[in-house]
Amino acid sequence: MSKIKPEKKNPDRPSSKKIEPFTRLRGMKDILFEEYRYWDIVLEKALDLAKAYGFRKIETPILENQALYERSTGQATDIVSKEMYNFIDKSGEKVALRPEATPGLVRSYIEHGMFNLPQPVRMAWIGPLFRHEKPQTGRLRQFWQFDLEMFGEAGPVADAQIIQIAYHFFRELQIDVQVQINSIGCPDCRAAYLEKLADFYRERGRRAKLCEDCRRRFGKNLLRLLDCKETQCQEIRAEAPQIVDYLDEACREHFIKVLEYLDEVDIPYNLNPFLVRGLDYYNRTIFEIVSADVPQEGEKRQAALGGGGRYDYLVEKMGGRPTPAVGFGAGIERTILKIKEKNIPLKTDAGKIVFIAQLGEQAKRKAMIMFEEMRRAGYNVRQLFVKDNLKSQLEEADRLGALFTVIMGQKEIVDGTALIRDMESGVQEVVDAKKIVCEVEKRFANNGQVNC
RNA sequence: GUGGCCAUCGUUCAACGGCAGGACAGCGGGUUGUGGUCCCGCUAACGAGGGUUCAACUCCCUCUGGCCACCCCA
Repeated sequence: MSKIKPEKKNPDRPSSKKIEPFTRLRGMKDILFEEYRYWDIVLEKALDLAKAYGFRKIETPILENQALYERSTGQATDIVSKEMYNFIDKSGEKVALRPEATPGLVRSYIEHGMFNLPQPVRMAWIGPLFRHEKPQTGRLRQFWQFDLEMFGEAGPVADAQIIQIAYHFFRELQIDVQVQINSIGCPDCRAAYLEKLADFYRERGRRAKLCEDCRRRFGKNLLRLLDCKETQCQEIRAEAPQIVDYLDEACREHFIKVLEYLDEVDIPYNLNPFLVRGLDYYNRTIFEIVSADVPQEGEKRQAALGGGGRYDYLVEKMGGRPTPAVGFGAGIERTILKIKEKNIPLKTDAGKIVFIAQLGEQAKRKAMIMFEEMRRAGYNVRQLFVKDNLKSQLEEADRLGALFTVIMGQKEIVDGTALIRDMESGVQEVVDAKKIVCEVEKRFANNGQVNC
């Protein structure tokens, strides 16, 4: 009765033209049913951890002022200069799809006067970001990130805690990760270091021996030379001065404390003097979470699963009062990719399922009532009332892994009974329809303790 | 953004310059009040456009998309 076959020919249009269906935009993904099972466990873990460490959820608009990112992330970064989805809206406003979470969160902190809240303010955030890159596995144009930000705390515990959560996030999802950590000091010590570094490369014609990219980067972003993958650059780099040796007293002490706290709570880390991050606003602690099961010797830098650091000057730069801050972001899709790689078992299903099947109009009505009754009583009850034949309904019950199926038919209506079928053994029993909830309960309890 | 590889039913894997085939899934039937096994059947694809050719899914070009490396990043 409910089967509608689509017309082969639509009389409203000339039959010669074939309609091309739409497809997704490049680098965009649909998350379908099976895939969503992974999202469930990842998002749940993220939220649980955030809550446990006192971070509260916040959401910000996907669309923001383009200038917000230009000023925070930095005009010079690739993210802003070549990857941003920006356009002029109908009112002439220059807007951008957010390529990064932190700027919006900083904006929100300032705009809502959150410096008036008890400090630190700890935010948890999950949402989609947009970057117009050439897509690849684990690099999408729309991708999701789990972010934590802590505002108003300058002490090294804040850094350590953020790293601790980041680490636990992956570990508790059974992904083997490494924490790469470094300190890039404050603007003062970094400036002194950069001079040393520039001198180093200028000496002995080292600069000329660099790869093409690095020679170009030399004037633009000196720190970037440190994480070049080319062997010739890495050979030179091995003798380069390291920033940790140029940190001033305060920065050095801060960094040491961060490491000590991490030791205290058994978070393993790798000091990586060459770690640099792509965003302009970081100072002092920076870190990256990388997958540990990719061979390290190849000297190839793996795609990071997450990363973050301290940004004590950003809030002020964005028009707020001086406020220290630390944060981190984890890529949801990359995390899920890792989970799939490792064949980590998904959560086993919700548990004890009862299915309610019906035959005939009157039985259907009765079954609908029973369903509501059982659902409200907290049972894991399923149905397929849109199908009228028993075969389809039992098939569905089987697919769902129901332990029992309650069957209501014309005969049962007349007798005031219901049939309970044990899906494993196929054994069926007739019970009083009025006691159906209790009868199901009794079978779930499996020990006859329940009296109907 | 640069360079390279690739593109067949929903999924996965075949084949061929001349009829596109299997497996899985889906749907229907064997069993019109009974699922899981089995058997039978059906549905369903050459990413798009152009060119070469008697003939193109196959060869060539363009586009689109995917993948890999780089830039960069999550």
